[in-house]
Amino acid sequence: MPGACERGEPMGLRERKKAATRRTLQRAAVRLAMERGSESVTVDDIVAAADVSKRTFFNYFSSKDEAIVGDGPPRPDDEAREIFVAQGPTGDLLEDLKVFLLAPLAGTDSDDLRQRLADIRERKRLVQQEPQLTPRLMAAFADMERYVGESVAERLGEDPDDIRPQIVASLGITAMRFSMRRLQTHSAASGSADSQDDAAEFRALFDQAFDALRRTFRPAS
Amino acid sequence: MPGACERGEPMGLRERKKAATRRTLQRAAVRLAMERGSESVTVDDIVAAADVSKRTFFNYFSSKDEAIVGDGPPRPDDEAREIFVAQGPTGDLLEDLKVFLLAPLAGTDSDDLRQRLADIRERKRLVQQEPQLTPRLMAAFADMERYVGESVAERLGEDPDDIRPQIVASLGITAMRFSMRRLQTHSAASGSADSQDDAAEFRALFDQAFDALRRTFRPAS
DNA sequence: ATGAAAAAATGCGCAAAGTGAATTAATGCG
DNA sequence: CGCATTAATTCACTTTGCGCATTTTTTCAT
Repeated sequence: MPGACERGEPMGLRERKKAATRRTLQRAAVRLAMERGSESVTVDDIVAAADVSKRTFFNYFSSKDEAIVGDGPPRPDDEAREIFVAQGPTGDLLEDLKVFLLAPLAGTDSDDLRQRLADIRERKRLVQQEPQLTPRLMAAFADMERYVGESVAERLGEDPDDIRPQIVASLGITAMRFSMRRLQTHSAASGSADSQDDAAEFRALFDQAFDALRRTFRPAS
Repeated sequence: MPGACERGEPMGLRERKKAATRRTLQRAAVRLAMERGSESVTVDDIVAAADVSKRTFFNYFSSKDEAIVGDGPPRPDDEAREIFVAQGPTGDLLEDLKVFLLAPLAGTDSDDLRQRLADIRERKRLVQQEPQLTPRLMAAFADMERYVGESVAERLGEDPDDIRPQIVASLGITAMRFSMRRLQTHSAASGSADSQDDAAEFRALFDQAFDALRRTFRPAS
């Protein structure tokens, strides 16, 4: 969502530093929140830990909570959206939706992906530990849901305010949430769990969710 | 969600005043936000308009946004939940879910209902006018979704973390959101629109949403 | 009624959250 | 190198949110 790593560009020093700063802040925020509880962490604490000024913090995040809870799932880029809108790769709505939603995980190189999944894990652990954060997290998905809803509406040639696109989007997001939520739960025991497996596991969970959808749903008439 | 009008009790002076104060604050908040944009409204402005102290404001709302965006949909009470969990009135999942979600609208007398729907309308108009508020609004639904998900899980005898209850809950909430969202859009022109019609209209929208669900879904095997 | 108990509203004050504007430092590029 | 851009910092300031002691209002038992 930031001016992030669009299309595997080399990504100059400048952007790398930016990304680094952002991640440093986010990690400090999450770590401190895990240690003392998010309520008793101040922005000053976070910036002290990350060694930047308070103002810089607010250049990256518009609120303390945003830093702690994260930005929600990454958006599929325009290319993926176009494919999806044009009756996607297969023509089957659910299958194409799955591809669409997974698009952001497809391109990135595995180091980056590794990092991201690890961060997701960490944040989920935190949210589980502090349920008050759940609404914030849900809010982070709101944008995404709207985006998906609009894409579905366009694909189906319906109005975004119609009920069907909203239903479909809601289902896709639910699958995403489900997968992310499950990612955290287990592990921790198996210290050897290679992060490569994380990606595989995420995909597996996502597949499982979509299988359930397919079982529950009647194919669009 | 507040200690509101549980079980059509007479509701003494005390509670009535409390409710009045709350509503006054909320309305002032919404009105001002509509006029100048929510960003440029301060709590001081709100309390000035409502003629209470700032401290009182924070006794009712834990944040400015909470006053502006509202509390989300009202929760079904325990009685409705029990009925639903015990395979609801009809035994059909979707039908019973509909009844469950509409329960809070069933008991209240029409004056109260009238008010509530009017307020919902107003708030939705505001959110539409200021999309940045959407995430906040979604957050308000998060609690409800969890609650519904747990109820569904219990009814189905599954784990709340399983995918199916989450799917069903997500759909119910989507229907609710859809109905609330549509409520605002039209009218405004027909000044004569009796609020009694509002309730009817809301139910109609809700029915429409559930019809769509029924069409899209495969009955639980 | 009436006075004690309970709960709500208020005023004060402070720690923390956020923000605007000017300044300084670090990159990118010719 | 030197110039344009963009990021980071500093500083001063507004707003938020809440703890606490005090006052006002409502309730209720007698």
